[in-house]
Formats: sequence, C-alpha cells, structure tokens
Amino acid sequence: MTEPPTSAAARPTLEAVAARAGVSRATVSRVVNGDTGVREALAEKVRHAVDELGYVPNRAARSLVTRRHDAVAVVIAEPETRVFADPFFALQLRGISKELTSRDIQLVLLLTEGRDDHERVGRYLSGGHVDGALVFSLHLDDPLPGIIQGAGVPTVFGGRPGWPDGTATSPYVDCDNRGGARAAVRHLVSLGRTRVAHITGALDQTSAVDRLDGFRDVLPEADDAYVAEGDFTPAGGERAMRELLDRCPDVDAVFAANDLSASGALRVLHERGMRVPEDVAVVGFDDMVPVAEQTSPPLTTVRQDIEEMGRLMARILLSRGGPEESVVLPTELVRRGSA
Amino acid sequence: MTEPPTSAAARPTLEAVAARAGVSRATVSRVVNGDTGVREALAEKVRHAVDELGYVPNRAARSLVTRRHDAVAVVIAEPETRVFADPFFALQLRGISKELTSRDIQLVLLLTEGRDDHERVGRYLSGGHVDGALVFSLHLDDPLPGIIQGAGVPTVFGGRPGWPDGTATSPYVDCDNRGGARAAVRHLVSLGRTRVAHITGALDQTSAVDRLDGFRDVLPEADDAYVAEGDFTPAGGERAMRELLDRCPDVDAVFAANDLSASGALRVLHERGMRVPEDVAVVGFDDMVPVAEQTSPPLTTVRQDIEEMGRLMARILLSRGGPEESVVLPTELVRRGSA
DNA sequence: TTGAAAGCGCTAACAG
DNA sequence: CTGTTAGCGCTTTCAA
Repeated sequence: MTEPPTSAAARPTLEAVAARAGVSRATVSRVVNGDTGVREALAEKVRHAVDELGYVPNRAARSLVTRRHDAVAVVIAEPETRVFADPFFALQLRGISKELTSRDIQLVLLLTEGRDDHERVGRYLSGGHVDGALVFSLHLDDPLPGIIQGAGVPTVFGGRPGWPDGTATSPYVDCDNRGGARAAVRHLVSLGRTRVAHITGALDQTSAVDRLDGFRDVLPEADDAYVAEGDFTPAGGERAMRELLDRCPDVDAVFAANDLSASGALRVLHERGMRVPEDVAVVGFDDMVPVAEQTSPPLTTVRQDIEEMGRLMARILLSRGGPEESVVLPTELVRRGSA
Repeated sequence: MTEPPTSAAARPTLEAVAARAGVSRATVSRVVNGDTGVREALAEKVRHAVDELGYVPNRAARSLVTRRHDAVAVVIAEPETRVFADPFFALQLRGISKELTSRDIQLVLLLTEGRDDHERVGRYLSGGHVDGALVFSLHLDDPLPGIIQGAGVPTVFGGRPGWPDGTATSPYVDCDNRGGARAAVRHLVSLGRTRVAHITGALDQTSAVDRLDGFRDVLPEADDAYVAEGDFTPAGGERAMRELLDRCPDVDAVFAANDLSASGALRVLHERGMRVPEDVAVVGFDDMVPVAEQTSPPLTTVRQDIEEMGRLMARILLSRGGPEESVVLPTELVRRGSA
C-alpha cells in the first residue's frame, strides 16, 4: 500500500460523465448533488451516463473545495475498561453507524489509551479532518473531553461528562440514570421491601454516580452499610453482594447498577442458598436482553434504549441549526422474575 | 453541520508555512513528507515554522494528488450476532487500531446488517475511498466477502473465510483453531478422561467447524451423542450441557468451543451438583481473561492472542511487497482449575 | 539542493 | 436553466 491501488485504476471523473452526457461539468455536479433546477431531460441523461460509467464522486476533491469531509470521528477512551466487558458501546456504535450511514457520512473510529493518545486525538480533531466528533467520556477525571473541547470541533458526548453543570459547551446524550434508579428502588419498596441495598457501578463514571443518587433520592435514610461499591462487572457484583450479605444479613432487596453486576449478585445469592425474589428481590439496569433474560430468575431491570442514544448523538451532531441541546432519554422498568 | 466549521477556521496552509520560513512550497512539502535532500538548515527553519503555525497537512488535498487515502475500512458484518456477545471484536479492533494509528492511517468503520448494506459496502469499497479493507466474515454463507473480492480493494480477512481452499484471492489471519482444539482434548485425555464431550460453537462459522474437527482428530471414534451444538454464548453452553448430561450422564469431561459457552456449561454442572473438575473436567477456548478467571473453578482454556491477530491483519494489508500470505497464529493451553 | 508551474477532481460564483 | 471560470491545498515533474 505504498502505491496507489493499480487494480481500481482509472475511475471515471465528472469530466468523463459530462462528455458522455454532452453537458458541462457544472451540470453533472448539480445533478449528482441533487441540485434542483436542472431540466429533467438533461438530468436524466446525466444519470444515465453516471450509471454507464459507474461514476463515484471523488471525496477528496469534493472536500477540498467544500471544506466538509462527510466524516465524523467516534472517540472511545480507554477501551480496556468497559468496552470489552459490556455490549454497551457496541450497541451505541450500531446506532451511530446507522444514522451516519443513512446520510452517507463516514465513521472514523479513534480508540485511545493513555496520555500519548490524548494528544494524538487532540491533534487529529483540530487537524480538521472530520466534521465533528462523538465522544465517550468514561471517567470523571478523563482529560480527553477537555482536550477535545479545545480542538474546536463540533462535539456531542455520550453520557453526561463529569464536569460541573453549566461548564459544558457541548451537548451530551444520556439516559435518565437518576430517574431510572428511582423507579427501580420505588418498585422494590412497593413490593414491601424495607432493607434495600444498592450495588453501585464504577463511581468514577457519572452514570454510576447518578444511579446512586437516584437510590438515595428514594431512601435518603438508608445506612451506608447497604451500599456496596461495584464496577459494572459480574465479578464486581459478586464481590459487592458478598460484602452486603456479610454486613447486612437481613437485606431483602438489591438494586444493582447494571444487569451485569446484578447477574453476579444473583450468583452469590444462589450460592448462599437465598431464594430470589422470595428472600431477596433484585433489580438491574440496562435491560441488556441477552443477560437479563438468561439469569435465573430472569432479571427485572430498567430499560434504556442504547442504540437510540447512539442514533441521537449522531443526529444532534449533524443538526446544526436544529436543537443543540443535551438530551436525556427516559427509562422504563421491565418486570421479569427477580423482583 | 451543513456549513463548514467556522470555529476551526483559517487553518494554515503549506503556502503560509513556506512564506514564514522563507522557502518555496515545494521545500516545505519535502520536509513535511520526510524527503531527504533538503539542507538541514532549511529543514530546521521549516520545522520551526510548522510548529509556530501549528500546520497540519490537508489530507484531502494530499489525497487528490497522491491518490492514496491513508484510510482503511474495517467491515464487520451482522454485528447483532456476536459482536455484542463477545469481547472478541473489540479486542481485534484494538489491535487494528493500534497498528493503523502508529502509521497515521484512519480506521473507517463499516457495520452492516442485511442485503442492502452489502451493496452499499460494495459500492463504498469500489468507490476508492480507502486504500484497503479488513473484513470479518462471520458466516459461511455470507455473500459479503464475495462482493468485497469483487470491489477490487486490497483486503485481509479476519478469520478463515468459508470458501474452498485455493479459491481465496485475499489472505486471512486466524488462530490455529483446529490445533488448539486438539491440544484441549488431548489434555483432557491425558487426565485420564474417557468420556469426553464437545460443546460446539455456531457451526456456520469456520472457527466452530475447525474446533469440532480438532475434537474429532483426537477422538475419531467419539459417539455423536457426545457432541452438542452450542452457539458461542453462555446460554447456548447451558443448553448444550443439559442435553449432554441427559444423553450421556457418564460424561467426565467437556471441551467447550469458547469460554463463554464453557461458563454456561459450568453453571449447569453446578446446578446438577457435579463437581468440577473431579466429576467433570472442563476446557474452554479463547482465554477471555475476565470470563475465564471469574468462573469457579477458574477455566482451563486455549489461549489465542486476539489483539495480535488484529494488529497482524493491518500489518499484512499495509505491507504490499511483503508477505501477502495468510497467517495462522499458534494457540497455547492455559491451565487453571477446571481441568 | 531548491523553486516554478502544472495539475489532481470537484464546486461555486458569475455570466449568459 | 446551463456553461465558463477560478481556485481548494497539495505533490511532483522539470529547470535552474
């Protein structure tokens, strides 16, 4: 790949199409770009020539003059952490991909790990190679979002970034983590449970903090002993559940910060011979269907539409002139067997 | 985004750098592209000007003349199937990303589902927007690889494509699925197990077929009853394990096609009160560490270096003139508690 | 070793 | 409504 592909040689140009159709380059350009105001007869001829020749516009040439790139960067920081534990990003990517594809915009994927990469990504984004960026800021202390803000590229964040409200210059898309958590805990309470515990997510992520806040909204008086720190993984859920059981053997309900940690909790509960939901009711978060439906009993959980969040991120980024506001999607409690 | 970003306006051009350094555009271009044969004094001046102005080359302009794009497409077909069940792709993506990044090449992600997308991807790839493609062909009957072959773009496949040997015009990178499977089964046999079962992967994927073949290589006389079809998921593993136990209650070892299905099998084994490895020894495949180390007991499994496979795919694609051969990476048995 | 000049393929005024 | 024209920013001969 040090040389231009010889195979795909001699791609036809606008010029060629113009000649074939017997019109000027400008006219072809108009037709190709869907400009109105070309006589239908001519337009038809042009389209015919395009088909015959298999003409595909040269993006580089187009970019050069329009100063657009029809490309959006998706930045995922520190993939090791969660990307691989959790179908979350994959689903969001799918939503993004669908939206971009439908508008014929390229998805340029940027995976980063560590400080060097931050700089590189900053340079890349300021380099003006893409029209915008969709950024997943995983950790509260991640410097990347700041760097990106500085890059001067239109940006939409996935998940609420961890900076003080009002500081933000870029919108974000998130689900109503706090409201969803409240719904989960209220459901547990409505079941008559009085000793409700919470297994948190990784507390360096806003989603985990927000869900914890939601828990406290409903149970402000809950003893700290009923809150165990997890990390969104099944293993973390197991650990937290063990702690909980040791500290508060009387616990009769658990709200886990996501389905994965709930599945871990469920495992420990079984291991200790406790019945779910009779002895301990469990609610998760995410409605990661392949997880939530496979546990025993199937998991009652808070659904968020992850793919839609991705789609929305792209839509907002691309909607200059439309609403540039952050969006918080609603959640919905899904009842299955565990609570 | 209907308009060029006004924020990141007025990027400096080669022209500007040239003026600043008091040389011609050509000289700046040479320095920027690492051409030898520029007097060091001048080169230094140019580099200085580049830094001062924060010059970043305009890729579109460069592409237009070089006919290269410094971009590679990564095509993942039908993500719903596995991408989301399994950290597999994420790891491979990471390897690819690292390699591309180190060479300053863009990763353009193409996610497809269904026939319409196939055409679109075909058009995109023939469109000459990227210098090459890395393609994951999941299913034996996937038409996409064929379409891509036709697109005339240099391609490397991830995983052995499902067409007859010799048909392939593009190299692939895979791990030694068959050899790894043999090692796993031999290990079980060496433990004195005489009734070894196999939980397959999704048999419309070559990796699953190859692992099954490896199993049969070692145990050609094994009764079909000892082979249960899974699908690489924990749920599939559970189902298969149940079948196995019902059909052959005397089974004393299981080789599962991957760690995820092994974890499902383990669950069923516990549920039925069987001890692992005393009553039934279990071996997985992949060494998906977060899975394999969290099961109880921890999983003995066949390790493959997934990230390296990704890196290698990129390296092969980019190594025109180097070895254009397919590569099959070795695997390694990792002993933990389950066998 | 360096510079001048000629485009790469396309869009966007501006005329007609 | 259509064509003419002038570049977008860069690399690359070709001369000097």
